[in-house]
Amino acid sequence: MNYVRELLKGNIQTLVLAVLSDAPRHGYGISQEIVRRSGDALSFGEGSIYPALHALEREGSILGAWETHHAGPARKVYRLTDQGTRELAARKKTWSDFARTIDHVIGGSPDAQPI
Amino acid sequence: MNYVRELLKGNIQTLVLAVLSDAPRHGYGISQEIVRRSGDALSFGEGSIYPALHALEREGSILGAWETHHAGPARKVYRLTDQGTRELAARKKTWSDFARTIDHVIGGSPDAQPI
DNA sequence: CGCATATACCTCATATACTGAGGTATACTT
DNA sequence: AAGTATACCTCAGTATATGAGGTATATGCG
Repeated sequence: MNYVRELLKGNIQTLVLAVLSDAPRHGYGISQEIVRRSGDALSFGEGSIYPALHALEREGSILGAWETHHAGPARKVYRLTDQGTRELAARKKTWSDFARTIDHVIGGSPDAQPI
Repeated sequence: MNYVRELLKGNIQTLVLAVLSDAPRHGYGISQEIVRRSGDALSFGEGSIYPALHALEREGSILGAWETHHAGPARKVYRLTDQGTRELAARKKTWSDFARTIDHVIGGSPDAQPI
């Protein structure tokens, strides 16, 4: 039924890295930016975004810093590390190759030989 | 690390339907055809393909028939039903929309407004 | 002041889908 | 007789996202 949910798997971290490659942002803001950029097509809850950020930070792709000099609750602002920049490039390529492959397979293959 | 594994999630059934839209095939053959069409980029084990076929048959998208008049063990040959044809069209559209959205979000957005 | 709302962080039980290993069986080749 | 290829199946384990729950700060409204 809802396969978009499944299609999304493996993409959250890539989307986060892509958003952070433009400017540092905090978790809540990253989540909103993904919704905005996707024209409301994509969105994940905080139960998805925060664990993803923690994993990316643990891997060294992003670095978080608490920011308290502003109105409202404290924010943890993340920015891409050099390693994160490389990771993003690798993930973009992986996605691109993957998407092209799926397109090719479901697009049909006129030379297909039935068994 | 291996996010292709995760990217693949949600796509197995679509790939199966796409392969069957060209010609009826049995499970083992569908699996091989996906490997062939993808140029070895995609493959899943039998633990993935058979449950997927059972789910598609349960949903009425495909119909299986045992075939015993051939050399080797019995095969269950599946063909697309009319419902399966519609299901495939819907899944192709979902995939296409999804892929375009991901491309857009990770491709960057020059008008992005930092918070 | 009290209350709702928006912001902002976090965790964890649950659902789901794929993996990988195991099992059974037929037919052909060496 | 043994090995290989074919062909089906199931199930425990793994990984990931979901959704609900919790905590807390600041602002706007009556």
